[in-house]
Amino acid sequence: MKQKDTKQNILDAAEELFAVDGYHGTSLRTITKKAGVNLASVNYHFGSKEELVVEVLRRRLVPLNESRIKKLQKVLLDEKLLQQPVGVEAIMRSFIEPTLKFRDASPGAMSFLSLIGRALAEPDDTVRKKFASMMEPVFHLMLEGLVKALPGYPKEVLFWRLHFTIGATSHTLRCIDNVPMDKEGKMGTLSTEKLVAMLLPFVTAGMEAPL
Amino acid sequence: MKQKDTKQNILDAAEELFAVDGYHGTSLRTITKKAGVNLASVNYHFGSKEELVVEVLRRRLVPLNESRIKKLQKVLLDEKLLQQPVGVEAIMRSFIEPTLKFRDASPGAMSFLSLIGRALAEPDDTVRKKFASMMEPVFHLMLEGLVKALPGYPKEVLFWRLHFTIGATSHTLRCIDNVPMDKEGKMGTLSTEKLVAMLLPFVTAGMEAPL
DNA sequence: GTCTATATGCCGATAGAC
DNA sequence: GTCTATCGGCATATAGAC
Repeated sequence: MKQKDTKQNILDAAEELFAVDGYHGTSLRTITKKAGVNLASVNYHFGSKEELVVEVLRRRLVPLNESRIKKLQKVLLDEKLLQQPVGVEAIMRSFIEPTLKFRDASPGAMSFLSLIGRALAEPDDTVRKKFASMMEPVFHLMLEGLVKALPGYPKEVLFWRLHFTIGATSHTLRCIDNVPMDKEGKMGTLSTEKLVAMLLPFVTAGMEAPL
Repeated sequence: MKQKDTKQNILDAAEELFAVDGYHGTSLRTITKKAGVNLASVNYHFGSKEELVVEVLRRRLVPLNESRIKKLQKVLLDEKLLQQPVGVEAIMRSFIEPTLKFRDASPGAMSFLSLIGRALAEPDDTVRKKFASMMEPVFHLMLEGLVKALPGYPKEVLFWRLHFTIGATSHTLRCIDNVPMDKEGKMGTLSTEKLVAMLLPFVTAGMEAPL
């Protein structure tokens, strides 16, 4: 059972460090030192630094996205059964709320939230594209729902508004424990629940903005 | 006049490379090679890589922010003279529109837009904080205007909504020529003007969302 | 002011003992 | 599976010739 511990320790350490310093800014030496394992073990267990970061992303992102998709499909199904138009807020909630529950569920998730916030901004092509491909099914389903929820809105407009939503969300996750640009009074940290209560009306209203 | 050319060439090359590969992902070797100058000249003219990136940011950000502030002050002044409440859209426009005009004005600005989009997401503390300090006066003035434009809205709410606006904007700038996550059809590049026409209603509606 | 040459150190990755 | 030792390369920064 030593193998599993080693792999797990590496993933945990890498998750935290990538979240803070980014992919390029984190070295395998720092990761293995923090994990208390040997430098060579990363290459043994994962093959390369790149495959490691992909695994760090996948470990939490796949279940999270499954939860998002499940919630979204339920929303879209309810709409069909009740014969009423889909609520935009319900769709946006199905994207944002699982993030909150996900955080409460696992202990190391806080830094992972920063990490997924950072992943989209990562300059490295391979990492960003891998991340994008993991997120693609969620966005596709959301866009589909939004097209139904907002008839008369061109799909291109909804696509860009979804794009803005992703930007607002990922920026928030990235800065979740370090909000910059507060000269007076320091806004400090907000509980994730309150933060969703802030974010949800903003993106919903933005999505429903008149053409 | 050789000095000025060398400095200028370094700044131009660095701007473009930082925009694409980020701060950590760009080496002084790559910069000096692209600029056609000697490796040592960066340290001679700027002192260090860090001071170089700060100068790259400052060169364009200071005039851009002056333009933003000027526009914003005009909006706030008009409101005083005309005795009418400030329009939220006008405030948001004063932030977003100068970016567009700035792009049309200077040739290398396209990559700079990606760069300022990336600067906020940069893991490096020093770079990000320097950038934040350059942006602070703009955000302070915007928040001031928004408090007046939206009486009854708690300042904390407006602060966070401004934060979301920054996220949406910077994410868009970062991806301005490389929009990800488009499975079908490829949304392709949008002209900056059209992009502002998309972004402005979104953030305005988000800012005015009911409590 | 601009160059070459180099100091010094960390990087990711691997070979080979155990 | 895990270790030590090390390879080859590139990083930033500087010293000193011109």
